[in-house]
Amino acid sequence: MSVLALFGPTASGKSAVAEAIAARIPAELVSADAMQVYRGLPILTNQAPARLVGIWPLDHEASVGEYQRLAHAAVDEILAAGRTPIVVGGTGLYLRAALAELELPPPPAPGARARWEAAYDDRGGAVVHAELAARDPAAAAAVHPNDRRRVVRALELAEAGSSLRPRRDRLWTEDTRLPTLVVGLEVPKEVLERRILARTQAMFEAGVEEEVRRALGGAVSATASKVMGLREVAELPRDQAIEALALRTRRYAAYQRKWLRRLPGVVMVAAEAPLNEVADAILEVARARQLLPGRRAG
RNA sequence: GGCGAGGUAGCUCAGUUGGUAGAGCACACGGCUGAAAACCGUGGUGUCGCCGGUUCAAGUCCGGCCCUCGCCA
Repeated sequence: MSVLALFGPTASGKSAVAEAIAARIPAELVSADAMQVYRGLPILTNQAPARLVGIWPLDHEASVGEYQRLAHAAVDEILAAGRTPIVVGGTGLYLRAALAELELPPPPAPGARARWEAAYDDRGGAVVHAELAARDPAAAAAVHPNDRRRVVRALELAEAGSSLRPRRDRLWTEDTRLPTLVVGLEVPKEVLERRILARTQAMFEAGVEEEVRRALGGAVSATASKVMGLREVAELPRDQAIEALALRTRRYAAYQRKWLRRLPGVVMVAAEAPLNEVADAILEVARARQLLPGRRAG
């Protein structure tokens, strides 16, 4: 009853490694990616088959809370079927939500967000932040007055008798719901940058422009509109769009490396070796930690 | 060759009547708990094309040279 988790930057080869592992043991993949949850942008969001990929239409507002419930359910289902869940991530917050029991506070009460946003804009961030400090000092201390989004969120929660600060902070800890091996995939920066550029060019050959045009023909939620490249592909000439998207993806990869540094207890594996060796190395660590049954002869 | 515009941070550029430089992006580091491919904070990384002149003081004014772009030959 244990879980395998793979985390790495874009183009580090997470999916291929996960699939290689799934070819060796009874396993199923679960995606921990905030954008692959959407249906309608398979090329742009680089989707590969896994649970929780393409589950929401583009007009759906995403949230970690909803994702967390679905992820836990998927993991439990896979375990109940006698297989090993392999959580493959992209997004640090989503990976932690899939693995741990984060105490996520409730969604905003109807109207509360718009009201506090208006208060922030009318009265100014400093004033509204001071009000937060009076209602919820711990939350105020964790949030900068310029961080409109978080000040608003913290006020929504304080008003509802909740708090932005959880009773137990499990976000960047080793705490997990189930025994878990978290593996981080490492690829040299130059290799990653080459792959990102190649991957971006390949997206255009695969028809992202058409995909994006179709997607923007319908309603797109605020969260889905943040998909990297959506705007660039729609608005820029092809060569500029490729350059801009590759740049943003490189920046995102740096951001993902940051998450990797924050994940305690992560086992780093060099992902440049042949796929078979990487998969075997990961399984070996899992067996050594008794997270998987040992190899049986015959 | 002539005329015009320009050469300032990795890139695009700003820089008042002279007071030894600053924005955006990039980059680096950090924060983050129902928006995380989001949001926020901190950091200047520089032979101001080169050489000389004027001046207490030159990115800024003067002279010469080099380079880039455009137009005309």
